[in-house]
Amino acid sequence: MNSIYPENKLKKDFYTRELLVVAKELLGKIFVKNENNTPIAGKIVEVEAYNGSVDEAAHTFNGKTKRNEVMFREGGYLYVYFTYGVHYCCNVVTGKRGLGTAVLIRAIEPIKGIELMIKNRFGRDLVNEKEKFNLTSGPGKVCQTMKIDKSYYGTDLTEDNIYILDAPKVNDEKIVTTIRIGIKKSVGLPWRFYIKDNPYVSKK
DNA sequence: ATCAAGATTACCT
DNA sequence: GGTAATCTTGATA
Repeated sequence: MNSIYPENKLKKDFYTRELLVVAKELLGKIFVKNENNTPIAGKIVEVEAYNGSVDEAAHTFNGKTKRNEVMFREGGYLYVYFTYGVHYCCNVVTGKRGLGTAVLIRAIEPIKGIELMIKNRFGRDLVNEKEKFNLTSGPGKVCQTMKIDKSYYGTDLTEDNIYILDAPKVNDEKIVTTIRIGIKKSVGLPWRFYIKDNPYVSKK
């Protein structure tokens, strides 16, 4: 078997629930990509929620376009976008069809396939211990280490290429809630969630 | 056809 | 703390 622990894969009904419920519950879960028989996996430690019906920062706020089409599907798909001419970022689509809600995966803690992650991101070995925490501490970095680009747009997370494994729910007292990073609209919404004290979180 | 903005990162002072 | 890099998309004409 090429994939790891596929029997624990999250199913459709996990993703089709309400955005903020899914966002918080994604913390602690294991994000997995299988490629060329080499699984890459990391624990999700930081996320942000986006909701096009009330949130001006969401890519779906102004209605459906070719770019955001997958975000309007029902939960359980991967929404990948390209930004600043440089980086890809990936999101987990949530909720019912037509809502335009998704969770941005902002940081993971490497668990499996770490050698390949280092190669994908730096093209060389780590130069020091500190650099390890720069591997996946940001949404662009996550996509670079996992080699996720536009070709994964719309990936069905209930299939075998990219999926998320179940794991124990992170205790509420270990979840920090803040406003989101890097946006200029709807800045006050407290929709960023991360695992307290985890060294892979992008910013305090 | 043109144009401005962007859910970021790395590198500089 | 400031900013360059770099290009796709969506809006406007």
